[in-house]
Amino acid sequence: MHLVPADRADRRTIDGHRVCDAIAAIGEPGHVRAWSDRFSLLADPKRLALLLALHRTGPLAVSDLAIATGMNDPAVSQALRLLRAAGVVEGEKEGRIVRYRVVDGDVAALLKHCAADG
Amino acid sequence: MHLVPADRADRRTIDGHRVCDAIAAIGEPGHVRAWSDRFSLLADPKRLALLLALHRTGPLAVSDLAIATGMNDPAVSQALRLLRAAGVVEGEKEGRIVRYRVVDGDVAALLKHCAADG
DNA sequence: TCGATACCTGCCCAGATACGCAGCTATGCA
DNA sequence: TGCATAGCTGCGTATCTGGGCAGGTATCGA
Repeated sequence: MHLVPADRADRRTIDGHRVCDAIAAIGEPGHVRAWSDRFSLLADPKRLALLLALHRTGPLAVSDLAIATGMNDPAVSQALRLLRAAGVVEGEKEGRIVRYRVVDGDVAALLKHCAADG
Repeated sequence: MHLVPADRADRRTIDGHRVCDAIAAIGEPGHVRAWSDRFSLLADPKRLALLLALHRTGPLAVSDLAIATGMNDPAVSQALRLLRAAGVVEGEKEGRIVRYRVVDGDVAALLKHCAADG
């Protein structure tokens, strides 16, 4: 099990075999990146508040979200655009009203986890 | 149930009662902030890689972490300082070697969750 | 005692990001 | 047709943060 890439194979290790275990534990860079990106979306208090409201209350309109969170409309809209681009939420148009809801299962699980101890 | 704060009670709502539900769903601002801060720590690919390695492999030395992740020593040290200040990891000194491990239960649960589908 | 190693810290810079404002489009109602 | 509302977008700014470099401290081996 020599998982250490060639460009750093000459560096001295403390626990050689544990380094290989660690590399295996980290897994694919793309996978790690996907999760860190997901966590980034939850790392902002305003966005997290929006997602908690959507997750626990269900479909909500933009201006209602603005009132509930104390944000102004453009801020809510911009946050939802980010979340929509990431595939976390989806909006359903009904006349001039758009109601958003959480559609990403992984994020929903994280939100449930974070609401469990509240 | 009039949970809407006075400073925005005059704004028009789409679904009035749902706004109150949403405010209740969001919960205390401090609680939301605590979780967004926690997610921030996992939002960086390098830090997440370090935490995954520590969580799944166990105690690891700084230079071994540097080799496993491809980071240089100061970068690893600085990331660990951040995580240590947040109470996520702890280091145990053994001679001139310091081995770190994850000590925060909430973060460990998130890491397990994120390793489950990998 | 001398050198090498393991780790930490302080600085500066480039890149990313959230916020606020002004303005735009589209829908519904009178 | 005129007007108010719901939502979206672009721009400029202030702020934060990760990354690299140089240098410092402590421990181990010769």
